[in-house]
Amino acid sequence: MEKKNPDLCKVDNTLHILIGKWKPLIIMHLMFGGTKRFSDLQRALTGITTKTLTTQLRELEEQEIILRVVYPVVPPRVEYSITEYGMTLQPVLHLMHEWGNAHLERQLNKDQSTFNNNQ
Amino acid sequence: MEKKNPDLCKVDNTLHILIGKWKPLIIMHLMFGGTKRFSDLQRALTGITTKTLTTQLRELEEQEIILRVVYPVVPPRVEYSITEYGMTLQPVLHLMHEWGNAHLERQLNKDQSTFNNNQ
DNA sequence: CAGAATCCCTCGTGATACTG
DNA sequence: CAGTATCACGAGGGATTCTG
Repeated sequence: MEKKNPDLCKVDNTLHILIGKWKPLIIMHLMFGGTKRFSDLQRALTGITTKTLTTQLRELEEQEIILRVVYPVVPPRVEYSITEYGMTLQPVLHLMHEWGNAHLERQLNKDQSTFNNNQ
Repeated sequence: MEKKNPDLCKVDNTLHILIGKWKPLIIMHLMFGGTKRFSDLQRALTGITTKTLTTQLRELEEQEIILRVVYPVVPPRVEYSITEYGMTLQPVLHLMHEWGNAHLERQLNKDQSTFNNNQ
C-alpha cells in the first residue's frame, strides 16, 4: 500500500549489487557451497581472469555481501565466505532464479512454435 | 530442494531483462501508471535522451515485457503499456525494491555511526 | 510527435605478464 | 597462492542535429 511513486523505486539499489558478469554465480557458490579460497572460485568460474575475479570479490566485500579473510602464511591463503547480511539476498535470488527459469522456457517455446510455423 | 548446482543459476536471465539504466523505472511507470506515450515517458524520466529511451523501450518490447502500439495518424501517436507477461515481474521487482530499500537504510546507518565515531 | 543518425566518451571485462 | 600492472576493446549511454 505504498510505492505509488516510481521515483521512489529502490530496485536499482539491489541491481547495483548484482550487476557484474560473475557476481550472481560467485554469491551462489559461497551461499550454497560455503567458504572457498580464491583458487577454488577461479576453478569454479570457468573462464574468469584473476583480475576480474579480484574486482568482483572486492566489490561484493565492500557491500558486505561476502567476507574476505587473509591468513598471513606462505604461500598466501585467502578465504571468502558469505556474510549473514549476504544471506538476506537468498529470497531475492531465489525469485529471480525462478522467474529467469520460466522466462528461459518461454523463449524456448517461442522458438519451438516459430520452428513449427516454418515447417 | 534443488538448485544445488550454481551452474544452473538462472538469475542472469532475469538480470538481463532489468539491466539498463532506465529499465526498472520504465517498467514501474507502465506497471503502476498505465499506458503512456513516448513523450509522457520522456517527461517522467528526467534526463533521458530520445535515443536512449528508444533503445530501452525496444529492448523491453523485444522481451515482450511491454507493448508498443503505433497509431497511423499525423502527428504520430505511439503508446506503450505493460504486457500481461510483464506483470509477472511484479513480485520480483517488489522484492528487489524491499531489499534495496533496506540496503539503503543500512548504508545510511553505517554512515551515521561513522559520523558519530568521528566526533 | 516520435523517433533516426552521428559522434563521442566512459566503463566493464578480457588478455597477458609479472610478483611477494 | 593470490593477487597487481598494463594494454586493449566493445558496448552502453549521452549530446546534438535532423526528419516524416
